[in-house]
Amino acid sequence: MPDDMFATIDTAIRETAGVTDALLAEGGEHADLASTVAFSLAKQRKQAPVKIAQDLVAELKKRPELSTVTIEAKGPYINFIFGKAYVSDVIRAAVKPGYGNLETKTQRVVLEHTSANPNGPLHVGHIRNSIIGDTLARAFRKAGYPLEVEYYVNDMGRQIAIVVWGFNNLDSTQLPGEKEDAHIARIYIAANREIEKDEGITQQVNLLMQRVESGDPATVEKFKKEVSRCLDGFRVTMKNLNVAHDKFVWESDFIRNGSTEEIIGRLKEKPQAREDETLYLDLSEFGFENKYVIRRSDGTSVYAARDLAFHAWKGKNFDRVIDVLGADHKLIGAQLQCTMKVLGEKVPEIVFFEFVSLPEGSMSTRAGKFISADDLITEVRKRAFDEVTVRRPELPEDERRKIAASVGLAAIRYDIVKVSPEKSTVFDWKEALDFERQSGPYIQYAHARACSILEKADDVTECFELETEQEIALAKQIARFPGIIKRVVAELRPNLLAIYARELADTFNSFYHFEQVLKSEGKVRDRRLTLVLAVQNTLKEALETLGIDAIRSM
RNA sequence: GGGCCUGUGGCUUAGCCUGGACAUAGCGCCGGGCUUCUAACCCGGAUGCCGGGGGUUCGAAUCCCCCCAGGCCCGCCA
Repeated sequence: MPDDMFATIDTAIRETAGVTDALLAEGGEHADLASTVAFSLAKQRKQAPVKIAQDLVAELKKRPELSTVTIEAKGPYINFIFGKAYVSDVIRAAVKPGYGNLETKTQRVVLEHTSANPNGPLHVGHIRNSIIGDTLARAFRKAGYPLEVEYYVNDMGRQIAIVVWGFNNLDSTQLPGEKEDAHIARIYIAANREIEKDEGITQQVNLLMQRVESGDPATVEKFKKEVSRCLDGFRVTMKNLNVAHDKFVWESDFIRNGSTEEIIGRLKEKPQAREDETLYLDLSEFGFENKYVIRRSDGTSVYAARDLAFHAWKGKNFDRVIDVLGADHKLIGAQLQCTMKVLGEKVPEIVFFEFVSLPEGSMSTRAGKFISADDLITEVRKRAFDEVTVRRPELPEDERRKIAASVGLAAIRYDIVKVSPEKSTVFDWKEALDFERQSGPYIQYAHARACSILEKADDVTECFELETEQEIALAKQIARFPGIIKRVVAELRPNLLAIYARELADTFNSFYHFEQVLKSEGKVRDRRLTLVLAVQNTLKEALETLGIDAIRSM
């Protein structure tokens, strides 16, 4: 609903009842908005809530600014139902391209997501990060924010050193047709097996890490080569998932440009700094009991130090810094935020998501226990192609493949984004391959159905005067969209959009089965076609914000 | 041992931050609907001590405390 409507009613209640909080909220099935202010006034006025509600309604009805709103007392509740003029305005806005776009902002936002270690392919856990992040990114752009999306490339960690050791010491020939990231995983897994057998290898790995930090050209080159190859693999996977980054930022750059040393220097001056063999921060005054190590005894920096430099850099270039991270990063994320505050730097906001596990236990790249995103994409597309072939046998094969790719993508993205990030999940093939209710394809189908009607209608004479209960219900569902976008970016909860899109599809499907569009005549036909156009446009905008193709036929 | 997250019909899940009108939907189950705009659909039905126990409140799935269960974290890894 438009904010001004909320604000108008909110103010009216506060003035009429003489309260500071109108207790105004969405009225669900009862009303567009409802207030429970009568409850809270009962004690003070020594009157029954029902009586207070009745009295307030009588007063509110006198206000000219509420003349188009139906106001009624239902027991102690005060219900507000918007008039037809409101519904007309909504549809008028919703038929225009870009419906749901909010006003342009000047606040610059940087969003980091995925940032998986380049030691093996993206698996179904990593892409939860990608999909949450990419959906947030799309929502931020829709909400009018200038946005940069970054991938932080961890190119100098122990895992990468292990990969490089493997390429140096093991048979590392790439198999025919083997994707780069899968190749790297194979060598990484094999190298880890060798390390388990021979502890001496760890020394060689440490040596590699020291060399890369000191900038030894040959070692740096080797690290860069394998990391780049892995990222090439990631790019293919992410493209298939409709996930995009504006910039890949390399961790090692923050060593080479001196900013890590600079941050370490500043940290040394802080009262929380402690130096013995290592340099670490004592953050116990903020509730962190463990040491926050910044530099190893051999003089090399740790991930935390480079991460601080990276975030300081982001804070200088952007007004709002957001990271999407797995729940295993909660502690270090909180320590990072705390340290940034100590340094007087901008504190990043962090969206955490809980783990995706397999029925047999948690995933592990090192142990080779994971389902890769590439395998998931292949399977889902195959299943989608079979489905399309059954439903549309008359279409040429390349057409069916195209639809299957879009349907498969929708199934994967929706399946992941619909769940609240704070919920841990167990990967389930049956659910991933389900194209029915509460799925991405279900919403695509509703959109394609609307497109089909519009196609057959030839011309649409716009008419915004809605009448029936089904029409009004659908229009009010459409009206919620801009508010949903606003909430997604304010609360950093992309699943709200997923739920909304499904509810809009539900409402449209009901409308479709109860109200004839093409077969009605005159004004009725005009207004219903206009409504279908509004739904189609809103579904399209919502799907695209979810990173799902709004295909016109399926 | 400590910290964080989660616990809602057989299964999955919304709502929880910002307390309010019969707790949201899907899968599965039972029954109905394709000579009708795309049935990847729609309509109806059964299924809930909202993990357990206390507390705050006129009112608690929602806020507070305790307990139980599961996940994650507590490294000179990232």
